[in-house]
Amino acid sequence: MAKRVHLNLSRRERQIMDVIFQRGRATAAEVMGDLPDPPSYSAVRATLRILEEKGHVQHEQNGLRYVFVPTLARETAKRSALEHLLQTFFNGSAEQAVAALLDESASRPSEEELDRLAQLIEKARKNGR
Amino acid sequence: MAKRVHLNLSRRERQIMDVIFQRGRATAAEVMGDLPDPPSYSAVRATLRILEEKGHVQHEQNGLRYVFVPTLARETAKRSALEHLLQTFFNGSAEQAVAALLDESASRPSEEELDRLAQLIEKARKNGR
DNA sequence: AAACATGTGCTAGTTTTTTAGCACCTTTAA
DNA sequence: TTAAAGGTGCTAAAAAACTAGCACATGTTT
Repeated sequence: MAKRVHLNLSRRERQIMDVIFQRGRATAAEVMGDLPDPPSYSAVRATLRILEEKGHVQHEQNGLRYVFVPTLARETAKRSALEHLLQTFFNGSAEQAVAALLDESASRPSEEELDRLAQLIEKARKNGR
Repeated sequence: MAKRVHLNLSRRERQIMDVIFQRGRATAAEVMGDLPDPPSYSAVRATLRILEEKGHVQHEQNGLRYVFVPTLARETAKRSALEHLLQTFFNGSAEQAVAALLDESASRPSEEELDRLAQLIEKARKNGR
């Protein structure tokens, strides 16, 4: 089972990782902008430094500033988070999760999406066989 | 937008809430048993007390012991968590999330599940119209 | 009814997190 | 070439989280 690294993050660290995953890459200022109850710029940078020490992000230099990028592939983090959610709220059942997604008003899929989803299911059926 | 309460929990608090949501209801001992790197029993109880003060759980008395139950309906918490995951990793797209679910080896749906999923999609199609 | 097992309530100490601020560096513009 | 703007590194202090342990209550067993 993949290690659920995100379970070992402090509150701020987790919030910051969420922002970075969401944006894909972010500067300290961007992170700060997306943070709930944002602390000082300085505090954000300090936490980013800690996250880097712990190996959760890396930075690339872009001119003067640092752009932070997750170390763990987005894909891996995604799976890990999804799996955790499944275990926590859906009793491990993908079906229940999909049902909830279809029902989610904020994200209710369009006609076209539904078409594509139906195709995905067909495909899954073939692969599973 | 629903308040993402879980974003404001400390690491342990969040871990504990996960256990409680997963089990539906749990005693301090059960919580402790499911916790990664479990601390002392006393520490678990103290954190539960804090969670209760903050309004995230309630306890019912079962004989001598307390059984802790989430305050927020499981349903609500579920939606909130799902939505957050969607925003963080799937760019808000339910479709992408479903695709990932179908692909998730740990939870890959069975034939029967796929059938039911196809039905769910049909149903969503009708409702959306 | 005494001893024991199993709980909770509380308090105080330690550790970790979170934060702000200052010193310094680099680029840009005057 | 100097000053200003916009970055980073680092440190120390405040706040929050985490923990252990003791006192007390309630059941349970002998």
